Amino acid sequence: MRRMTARPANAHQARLLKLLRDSGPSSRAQLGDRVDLSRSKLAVEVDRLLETGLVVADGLAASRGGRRSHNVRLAPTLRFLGVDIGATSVDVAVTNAELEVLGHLSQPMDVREGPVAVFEQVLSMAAKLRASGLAEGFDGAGIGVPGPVRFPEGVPVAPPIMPGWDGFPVREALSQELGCPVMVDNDVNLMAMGEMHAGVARSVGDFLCVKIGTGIGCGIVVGGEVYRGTTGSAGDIGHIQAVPGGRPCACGNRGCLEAHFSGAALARDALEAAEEGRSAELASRLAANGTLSSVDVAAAAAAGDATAIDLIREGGTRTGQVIAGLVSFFNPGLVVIGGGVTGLGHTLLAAIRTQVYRQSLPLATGNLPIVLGELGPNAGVIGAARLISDHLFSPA
Amino acid sequence: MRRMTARPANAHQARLLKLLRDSGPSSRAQLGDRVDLSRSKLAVEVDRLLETGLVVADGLAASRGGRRSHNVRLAPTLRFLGVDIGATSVDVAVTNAELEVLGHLSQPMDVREGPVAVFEQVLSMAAKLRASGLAEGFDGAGIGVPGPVRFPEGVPVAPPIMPGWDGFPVREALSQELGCPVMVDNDVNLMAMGEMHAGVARSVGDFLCVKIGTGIGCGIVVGGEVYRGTTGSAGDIGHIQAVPGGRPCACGNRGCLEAHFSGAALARDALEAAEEGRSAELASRLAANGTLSSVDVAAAAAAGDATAIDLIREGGTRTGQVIAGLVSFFNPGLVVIGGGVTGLGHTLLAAIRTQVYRQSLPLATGNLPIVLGELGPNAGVIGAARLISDHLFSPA
DNA sequence: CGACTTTTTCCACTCAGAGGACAAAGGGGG
DNA sequence: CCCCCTTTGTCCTCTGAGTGGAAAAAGTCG
Repeated sequence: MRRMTARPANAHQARLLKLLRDSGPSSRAQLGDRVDLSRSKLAVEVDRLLETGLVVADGLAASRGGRRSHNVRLAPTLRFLGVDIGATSVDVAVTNAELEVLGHLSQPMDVREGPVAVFEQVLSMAAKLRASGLAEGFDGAGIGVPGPVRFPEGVPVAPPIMPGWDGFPVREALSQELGCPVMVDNDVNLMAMGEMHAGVARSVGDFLCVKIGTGIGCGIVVGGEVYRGTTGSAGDIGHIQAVPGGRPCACGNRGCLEAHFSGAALARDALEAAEEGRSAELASRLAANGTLSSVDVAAAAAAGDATAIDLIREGGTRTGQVIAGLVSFFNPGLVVIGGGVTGLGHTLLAAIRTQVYRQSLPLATGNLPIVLGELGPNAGVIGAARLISDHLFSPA
Repeated sequence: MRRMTARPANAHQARLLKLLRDSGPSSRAQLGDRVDLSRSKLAVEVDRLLETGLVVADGLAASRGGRRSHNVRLAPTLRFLGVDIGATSVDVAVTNAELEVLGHLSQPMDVREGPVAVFEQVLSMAAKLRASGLAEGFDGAGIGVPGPVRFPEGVPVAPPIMPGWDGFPVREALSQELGCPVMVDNDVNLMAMGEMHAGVARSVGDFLCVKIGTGIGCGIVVGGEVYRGTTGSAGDIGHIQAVPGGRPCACGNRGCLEAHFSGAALARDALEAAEEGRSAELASRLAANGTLSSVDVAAAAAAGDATAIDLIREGGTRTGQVIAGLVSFFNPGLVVIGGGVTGLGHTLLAAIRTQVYRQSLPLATGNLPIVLGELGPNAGVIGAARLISDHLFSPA
């Protein structure tokens, strides 16, 4: 099947496509209420979009007291692929044009196996989703990778945790394989876009999205747009110094936030506590699984284990210290906490909040919500779909 | 004399005015090279600007090998007032429409005397400048204040070092007194705008501008635009924790950067060193003046005083620690250091650089210049003039 | 002085878009 | 069930922004 070939011809059409994406099927009248165009002009542009096939008629709308209007919607056959490559897992999802997740596959995988192995996996997952009848093909794909990306070219640069990826032409290679346009970004930025599109950050212009997974990163949104920095490494807060003279970090410095709190650090601390006999709960979980992860710490904490709770609290405090600095600097309207450790839940959140509200000035914290992301593992893939749809729904 | 009443009628005219402001007198042909408009359209818009009086003819341009062209320039009678209110001084300058400083007055003054006293002083300085023949009146004024500002309304909010200013309607009051449009912003943001307009940050899209004066603040520029944050307090880095459990700060916390290094902290440290007999140089300066300031420390350091140099180095290291975090987070293309302590010069700069290059990751620091501002005390007033000219040279 | 450039003006033509008139379609009261 | 009102959709004309070509104006250079 031929996939989406058309692109909006002008800014008006782009605007309309994004409206239909974000608000779902709408009547021309509803569209007219939002786009400040004359009815005639609007009709012309909608007709043109219908001609391209990007938009199709969708029955009658409910009456608003007068003549009933005919709805239009984005082509129901459009499919986007959202790919979220984490340090230890790969998530792949299919969405429709409204970015609703139709199917989602997740697979543990070490990103250090290199781009070739990872993309083989991604392609087979995509094929499985297609085979299950969710999609006949993909009109575009967004890819998130756990490291800095030179955004215009879609190429990872100097990624610390993924050697072998440096300079790999992700965008081009996948575009070739999938036969559709592809955009690549940092996974944290995509999480931020996901939460902005469909999560807690709807309607917030400037916010931070802190993702605590294997490492720690921060998505920065300024005026509704992701800010990526001069070399694409903005938001790389894992190596900000949290504890002067603290633990040695893989980066060569001491006291980096990531060395003191992250999925990896937490697992290590839990292991140590279990082995030293400081926590019966963790020790029994270690005996059962042969290994410990942040999930075990979460479970132990939920079961009331004091050591586990302390580990989370201390980590939250460290994280809160760093976030407090960022809040003073950036003065966001919202801070979202997400990533693998959201399972640690409110213990973590409380520790972070306490520290931020204590350390930052009232003017910056006065009306500052600090909340958990609400999309969980979907945030990344929704953000990825959003990334490519933003691209495709822009004038060529 | 009637002042500038006209405003550009559309985006094209605004664009042209800004080009003339930034590039000086130009021929229509030169303008055409930069604005992607047809010759006819360009001629029409220039003619309209000439009619409004915002732009005037300015003789013949040098020939480029054919018919000589007639230059146009911004009206030479246009005058902007740039006001930079610091914690301990007030600077007022007049500029022409190209934002060249025609006259500059500086006066020590404690901002804590309150808005009424300060503006009395500002108005008398403005009157003096006018009386000296530099201006017949002002077409607009930009005001910088040392604290957070609710930008759209031009009102200081919760300023820590200037009690009595909270909520004072600076914009409205001064607009009334001066009889011209007024815009108000944080002094640090204006310094950043100044360096962007005429200083080291020309042609850099994303950069940080750290101002170390009585306090410490940071201007944030994203894509050529100042970022002010949700409540106008972005860049307030003076109260980021630099030394866990360090010195008590006026804000109620401990270890704030400002408590360890700033004009005020440096003066206090110098005084202590002098009184404890750790520095003969500083002691003699104290005896001579009865007081010490950062200027004395700079002089002592220049004279080779080890204690003074140590004070500067230590302060630079603290500042560098905080900046290193900001660099990791923001990934700027440039860091500008400015403010009263630039007199400390390269000793300070070297300490900051060392710390930042050591602590931030190579991808962020790889091509990151860290430099002193080049406009000195003019940065603030030029930025202020730029602020109001940006406003006036935008469609109404 | 004549050939070639560059700058500026003039003019006809295109096209996006606004906005009014009118037709179509539905709701609700008498 | 009819009539009036409201909302929606279509058609048509008018305006004004903007383009691009032609030609005039004003130089340079050999």
